[in-house]
Amino acid sequence: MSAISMLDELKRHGVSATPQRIEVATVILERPQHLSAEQILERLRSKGSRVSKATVYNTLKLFSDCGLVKELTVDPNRKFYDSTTHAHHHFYHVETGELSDIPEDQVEIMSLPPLPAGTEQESVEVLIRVRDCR
Amino acid sequence: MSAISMLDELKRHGVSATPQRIEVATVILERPQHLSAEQILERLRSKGSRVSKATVYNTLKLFSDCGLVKELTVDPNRKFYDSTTHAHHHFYHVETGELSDIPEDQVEIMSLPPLPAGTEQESVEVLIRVRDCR
DNA sequence: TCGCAGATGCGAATGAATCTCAGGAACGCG
DNA sequence: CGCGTTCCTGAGATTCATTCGCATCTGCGA
Repeated sequence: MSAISMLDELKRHGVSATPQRIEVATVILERPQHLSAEQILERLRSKGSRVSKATVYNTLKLFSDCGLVKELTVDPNRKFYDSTTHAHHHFYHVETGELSDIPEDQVEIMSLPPLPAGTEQESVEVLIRVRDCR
Repeated sequence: MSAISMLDELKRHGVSATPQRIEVATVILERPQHLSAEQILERLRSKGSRVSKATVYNTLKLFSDCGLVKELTVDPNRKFYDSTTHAHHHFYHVETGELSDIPEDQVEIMSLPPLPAGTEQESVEVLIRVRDCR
């Protein structure tokens, strides 16, 4: 994704564009992926950017609030930010901590249970934990 | 579950029984439920127990290592410990943070995707996020 | 009774995430 | 072009859950 389309993308979500936001967006939206705030910061730094850690966190929070990225709670130790925002499923490698997407059409859930009274469904997510074969 | 059977339960999992461990086990294994370490500590305190916070954490870690309880990573802010250890599914109320079980027979997953090369499946978990109806 | 292994509990350390706040840049308006 | 308002940034401090380090304690076997 180019810097230009990145700018449109930000606007489309009602986020005013700033250099730092564009930099963060470029890293995370570059391609479908799952990154922690720390990893994003590293990549920015290795690209020569000098954004502060706080700005990275603030920006990611902002992005996830307005639907640009999705927060994932899978690893007990940190959040991941997913550039694929529609509901989809994941493999989680318990040994390496790696996360990968499951192609949408490869999981079919047949029956869903009735929701607790007075609630509506927000999302359904399937997590498949895997480990290396022994 | 009585204190006696609790003791057996600990032994069965290769955990030597100590008063504190029995107290923690009594709270969490009492019935199927999801509690955070903090909630467990509260309950112990309100029962007049004087175990330290560190011991509660250490004990829960020990229990989950040996399969007595299951750690759940659902809420970004804390872990939950589940007294139901076999793989099963959950509702997560995003507003209240409440977790509840989905009866096993009410979700049917039809097709599972091929696992990444060289890996084997450890578990499949479905999480349904719900919120109050508007 | 002695000694040891294992358990306990306190405080300090860790690490992710958030908050504070002051300095700056961008923008609209006259 | 100048001014004030508003919003953004980033360094450090803070919070909060969790874990670690370590000195102390306990119970059991010899």
